[in-house]
Amino acid sequence: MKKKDSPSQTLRMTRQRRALLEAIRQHGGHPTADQVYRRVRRKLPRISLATVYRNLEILAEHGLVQRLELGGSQRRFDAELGHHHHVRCLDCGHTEDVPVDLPEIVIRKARRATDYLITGHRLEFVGHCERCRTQLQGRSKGREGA
Amino acid sequence: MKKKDSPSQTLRMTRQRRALLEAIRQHGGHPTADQVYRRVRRKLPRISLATVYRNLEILAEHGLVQRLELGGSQRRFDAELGHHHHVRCLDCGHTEDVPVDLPEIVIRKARRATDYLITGHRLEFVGHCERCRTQLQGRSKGREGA
DNA sequence: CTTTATGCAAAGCGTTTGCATACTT
DNA sequence: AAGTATGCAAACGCTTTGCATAAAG
Repeated sequence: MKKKDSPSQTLRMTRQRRALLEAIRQHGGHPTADQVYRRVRRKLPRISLATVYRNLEILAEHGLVQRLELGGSQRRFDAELGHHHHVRCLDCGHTEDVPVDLPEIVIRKARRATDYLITGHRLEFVGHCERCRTQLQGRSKGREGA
Repeated sequence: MKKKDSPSQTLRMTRQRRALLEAIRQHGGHPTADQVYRRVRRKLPRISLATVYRNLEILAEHGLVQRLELGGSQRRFDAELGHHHHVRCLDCGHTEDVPVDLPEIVIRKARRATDYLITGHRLEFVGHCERCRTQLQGRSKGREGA
């Protein structure tokens, strides 16, 4: 279900990879591949979406970006490398960091409760962002800026 | 990003819906739409996959099954209605319940930390299941029974 | 009899892949 | 020069939709 190949030794620093890294850092949030694509096209208008997908994957394998597994239908990436958790808006899909940690005791309890070898966890809050609560009271759907 | 329509008042109990409910209950775990499809076909061989998707959605809206938002590329469902958390195997994708709760204090902390209106959360542990750890030591990939 | 659900096939969406060419090292 | 990475277009896997027919209330 997941790639296990080790990162190939040397990562060629191509123009597109540099630009991708810059784009994802500039974005600052949790962009989807498509959002990264749109942003990187400002610098490299001829870059292909396939290159974006391939390289986000590769940059993640090399630990230069983080691949997030959040709810919703699109994969997201993050320039921030540390382990952290998120809130996602059920209306517009916008996602932000939440500075909370899962207490060690919960992790210990989980380990005790299953025969899985637990290697990580993901905590995601869901709800409604400020913008959707006020601006779009109840009705209609929001959009998300790149 | 998500449907907000309220469940229509009356749910027609068609043969296929009854069978779907039975199939998902028999499965007992966290089947994907396709797994439900394969199982329900034992009883109704002519049922269409579209019907499965449509009705899992509808049954979820009516609160008869739970739609899970776990990692991985496929949506999963659950006959178990209560709020609970999961472990997922990174090798074979198999998912089980984990009887732990997120302490209230973490939720309160999250509420304080963001301006989202938090309405729920999802905690997913990841790791390696017993079967993949022993049987398939390191190499190769597992499969998942329906 | 009216309304909603079904099956089928086609479309949709995000992501991946094959291949000839261009670029890095 | 040797070996990758790129762009393009086509394929993919999962999910959704349009439509004529069938079934439920």
